Amino acid sequence: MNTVPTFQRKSIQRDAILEVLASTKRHPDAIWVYEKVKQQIPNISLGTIYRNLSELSKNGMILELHAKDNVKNYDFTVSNHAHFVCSSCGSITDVSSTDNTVSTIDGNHIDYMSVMYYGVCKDCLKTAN
Amino acid sequence: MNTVPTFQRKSIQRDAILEVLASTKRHPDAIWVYEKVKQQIPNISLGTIYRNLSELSKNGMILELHAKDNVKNYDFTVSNHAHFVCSSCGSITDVSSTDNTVSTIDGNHIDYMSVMYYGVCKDCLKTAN
DNA sequence: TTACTAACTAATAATGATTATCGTTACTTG
DNA sequence: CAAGTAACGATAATCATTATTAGTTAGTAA
Repeated sequence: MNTVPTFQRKSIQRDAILEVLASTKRHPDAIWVYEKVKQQIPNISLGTIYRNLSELSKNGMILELHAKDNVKNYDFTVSNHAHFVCSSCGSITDVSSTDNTVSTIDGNHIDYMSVMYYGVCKDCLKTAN
Repeated sequence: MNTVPTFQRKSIQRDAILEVLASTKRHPDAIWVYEKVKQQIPNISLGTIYRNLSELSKNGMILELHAKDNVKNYDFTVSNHAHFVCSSCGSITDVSSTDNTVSTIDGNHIDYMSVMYYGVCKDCLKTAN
C-alpha cells in the first residue's frame, strides 16, 4: 500500500490472528477473530486483536473492508477483487468476475453495487503529499 | 432499491436535508449535513438528521456509502457509479469511468480499489427470503 | 372549528465498535 | 545478567449512531 513499517518483533498472538484469517473464506470482523483466537490463546485481549488487525492492514498484509454499517471486516487476500455482501445474512464472499451490467453474480441476487477507488486526490498531489 | 414505503407526511426538516444533499457535489456525513441544515433551522436536532438520512436511504432516495472507518456518507445520486476516496484529505468524489486496470483516474492517484455488490446471497435465496 | 391521532420533532440516554492508556511481560542486544 | 523497549492484557475513554421519551404538528373527520 504505502510506506511499510514492518513489525519489530514477532508475536504469538499476531501469528495466531494471521493463521485464523488465512484459514477461512469468510471475511470476519474483529469479534469473530477474537473468538477464534481465544480457542488457542484463552487470555488474549480484544485490544490485541484490534491493534494487530489495524497494524496488519496498515502494513498491507491484510485488507480492511468497510462493507457494513460501522463494522470493519478483514480479508487475508490483499489483491484487488470484488466482494458480495448479503443483505439478509450479512455474509461477505469473493466474486469471480467484475461485471457491472449483470443482476446476478455467482448465483447471488444483486440489488446494487459500489466501486471505490482509494488513493490520493489530485488536489493533495499538488500540495506535495 | 427494494420496496419503497414512502413518507406519509412531509416535513420541513427532511426537505431541508434533501436540499442540502442535492446542492453539493460532496458526499457528506451526518455531521456536515447537520451543520448546513442548522443554518436554515437553527434548533434542528442531530437525531433528526440521522433518522431522516437513514429513512431516505432505506427508501432509495439517497445512497449510503461506507467508504471510511465508522462513518457513513450520503450521496444524492442513487444510480450505480464509482467513487474516489482520498487517503489524505478524506474527500469522496465521483469518478467518470469504471476501469480496474488504471493507476490514475480523473487525475487522482489510485492505491487500491474495491468493488462491492450488495444483495441477497444464493443461500438466503433458497430459504425463501 | 374542534377533537383525534399518527407521524414527526428535540433532547438526551444508551449502545456498540473501536481506540487510547497504562502498568506489566518478555524479547533482544550489549 | 541488565537495560531498553516492543508488544501485551486489562480497562477506560471516545465517537458515531440508535433508541427512548415527551412534547408538537399536520392531516382528517365529525
